[in-house]
Amino acid sequence: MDKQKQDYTSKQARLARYAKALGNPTRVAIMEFLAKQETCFFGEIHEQLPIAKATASQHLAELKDAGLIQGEIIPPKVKYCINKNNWIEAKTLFGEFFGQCVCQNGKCCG
Amino acid sequence: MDKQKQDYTSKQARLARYAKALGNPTRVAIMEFLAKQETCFFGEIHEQLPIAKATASQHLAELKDAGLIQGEIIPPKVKYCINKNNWIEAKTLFGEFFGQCVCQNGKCCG
DNA sequence: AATATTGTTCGTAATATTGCGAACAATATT
DNA sequence: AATATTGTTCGCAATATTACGAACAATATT
Repeated sequence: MDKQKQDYTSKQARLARYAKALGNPTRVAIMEFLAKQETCFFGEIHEQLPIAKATASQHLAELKDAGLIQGEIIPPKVKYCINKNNWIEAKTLFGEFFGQCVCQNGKCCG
Repeated sequence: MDKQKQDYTSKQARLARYAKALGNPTRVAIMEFLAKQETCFFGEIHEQLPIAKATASQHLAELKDAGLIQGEIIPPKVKYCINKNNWIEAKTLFGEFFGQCVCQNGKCCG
């Protein structure tokens, strides 16, 4: 018989995209730092991190690509902040994801 | 051992570890499939996926390494299921993470 | 014993990630 | 104009990820 090989849903793809962006402790630390403030500049973020500024800049670019943050140039500085809409989308996607396990009804395997 | 600078908290490291495991649509699909049932065998999982069985096996190994699932050999099959305790830990970590943004009080940047 | 079934592991290749220092661009200050 | 400040981009290296088919191991069935 033909195997029914499904594609991935849009939600699965978006969840994976956000998860991938959060799949590094430096980026988690950046997100938590940003989440605590209304805004902050690159320099303040870099100060918290044990990595070179080039690397910090790369991580910020990845978070931005994933849509979790946004940056604004305020010469000669760059202000970063959480992307509110996507933060809420990610929160919702992860909430739905973690809400769906039968194991939470005590019906886990075994 | 490769000694990393311990500038990140244990929670950040664990969140990143779980996020990394979920940072791929195939693995998200596997988790959602497993979450819906009490148990299931490798073959049933593989049937849902558009990838070779060797690749599916690798993804399952990664989810197992991350602690999100567990496997049990029931010859000649292998039964996989959600790791309940770690699922709950991950759910809690992501819940705390997404609960901490000031942007949710309308105090977002810009 | 021979064969079929079920998954894992091996070997390999292509691409992505992570990291650094150096060079660079843009603006501000002297 | 020259210099300082702020971050990004470039160039490079090391490692990790993703994928596949083939080979393999373990058990079940003939």
